[in-house]
Amino acid sequence: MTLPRGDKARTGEEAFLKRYRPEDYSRPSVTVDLVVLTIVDAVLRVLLVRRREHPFKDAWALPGGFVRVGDAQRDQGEDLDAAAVRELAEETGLEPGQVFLEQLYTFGKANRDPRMRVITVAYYALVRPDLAPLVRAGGDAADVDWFDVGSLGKADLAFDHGEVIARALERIRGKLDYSDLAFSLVPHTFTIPELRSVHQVVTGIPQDAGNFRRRFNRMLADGLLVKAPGKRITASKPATVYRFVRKGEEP
Amino acid sequence: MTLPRGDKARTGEEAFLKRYRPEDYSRPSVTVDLVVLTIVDAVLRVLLVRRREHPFKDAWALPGGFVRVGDAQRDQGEDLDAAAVRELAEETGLEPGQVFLEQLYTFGKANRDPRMRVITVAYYALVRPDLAPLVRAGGDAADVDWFDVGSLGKADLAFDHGEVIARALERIRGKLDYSDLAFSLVPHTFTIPELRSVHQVVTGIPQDAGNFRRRFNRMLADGLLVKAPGKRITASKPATVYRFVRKGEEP
DNA sequence: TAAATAGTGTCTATGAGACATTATGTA
DNA sequence: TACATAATGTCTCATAGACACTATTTA
Repeated sequence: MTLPRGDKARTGEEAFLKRYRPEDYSRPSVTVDLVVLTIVDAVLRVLLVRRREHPFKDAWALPGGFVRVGDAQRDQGEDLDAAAVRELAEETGLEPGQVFLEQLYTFGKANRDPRMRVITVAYYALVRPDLAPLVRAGGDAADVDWFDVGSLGKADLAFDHGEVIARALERIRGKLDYSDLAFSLVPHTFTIPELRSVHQVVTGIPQDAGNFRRRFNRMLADGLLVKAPGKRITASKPATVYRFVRKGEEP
Repeated sequence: MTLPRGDKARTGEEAFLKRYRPEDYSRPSVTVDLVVLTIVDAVLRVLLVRRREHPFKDAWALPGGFVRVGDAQRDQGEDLDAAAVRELAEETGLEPGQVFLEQLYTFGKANRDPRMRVITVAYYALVRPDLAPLVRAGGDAADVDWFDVGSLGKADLAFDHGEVIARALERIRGKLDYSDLAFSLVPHTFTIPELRSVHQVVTGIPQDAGNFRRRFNRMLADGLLVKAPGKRITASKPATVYRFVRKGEEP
């Protein structure tokens, strides 16, 4: 079963493209919205910004904005992922590499924005707790803040952003056990109890200290973790500090 | 920490909406593309259609089309999911309820379509093998066909559709073990060896017959499966026929 | 009765969960 | 030294993987 790519058939494609009129089709607006999460004081928090304009003026909303699509065949604008990275930088000052960023889901019900048809591609980002305090410095403190996801009612948020957050939580809860996500929610160096706390805060399920440590030790044996210098200030025995080693990386 | 939804602040929202001009922002085209999968003759197959127009004229591509977005605030068009359902019906004649359909991922690199900026929201659908033969009847037989996913080179396909298919495969392989997906790839009634074959065809990993049966028997004990009437035509001992019971459903 | 496949049983290794116990650093 | 928490160890149970063996239906 061969698939003729049809190189011959492409004759005339250039001419076709010149004739093509994008205006012949009506088009929606497309935005990127970000669910930026962190853990501070053992609470899972999401970054929200207060809207300055209608609709939902003065309500809290996810940071986000329009995808730049250019205005010609020669300039088609920015990649979707690039738009997410740009919005993240604009709204938080965080660079990719500092945070985990992944596409989440695309929300496209009609009338989710009363102005016009808007389809939003949601991304979620995980921010280490030591970087979280830097975020507010970027914007006006009154207009951007971290909120406890546990005490957010869906009705509190603009648009369908409550749904978006709910889906982000579902995603990270599902991936936490079999992925590296948890390492994006602790400082660059961390202790086993700290990592255990991340699991408890995200899932809400208490983790047995001993059993958690056992799983952790397997990662250590696999070389995914190495001991790191430094110790925590504590009123009792301080825990050993570790550092995560990405696959293929050398310690 | 309370979130003032700002009902007072919404005063003036109506007036604002009237003044709003969507044309002030440039907008991309948005399409829905479908990765329609089935298993026939122990081969995982994807439905492709031959393009009649430039670009990629005569190349094979995923079925899909533009999302209807309406042209006014009062008519914002169809939901994204509805667009997927509509395209599925148009291109295959299949109705929701007959197939499993789920959003996959949104592809939005610049220049993925040479005509203009197009962002596509990909969905994937799983079709039972007994329904698969009906699909071609809908379209022109020369222009729509099922292709073995194992012998598709990415370069054979229009746009970035090779990538889209690859991601769909990744998704179903990841979900097969801990979800009900497999039941969407067998007929309404099925045998244990048939179900085992689905796993082998999708993952490419051989499954021990005895161990597979053991897991299956747990589902039986949990009431997720019931025996069904009928038997297969076979040259040796015919297997017991079962039927899947969705959660909450009565057998 | 032979061939082929359905279906059962067994042994071992591994990991999860519950929980008791020991070790160690700080105030 | 007392306290708090880190760290280790042990028991049981559920499940996965490998594989031998039995049962049943058809040609």
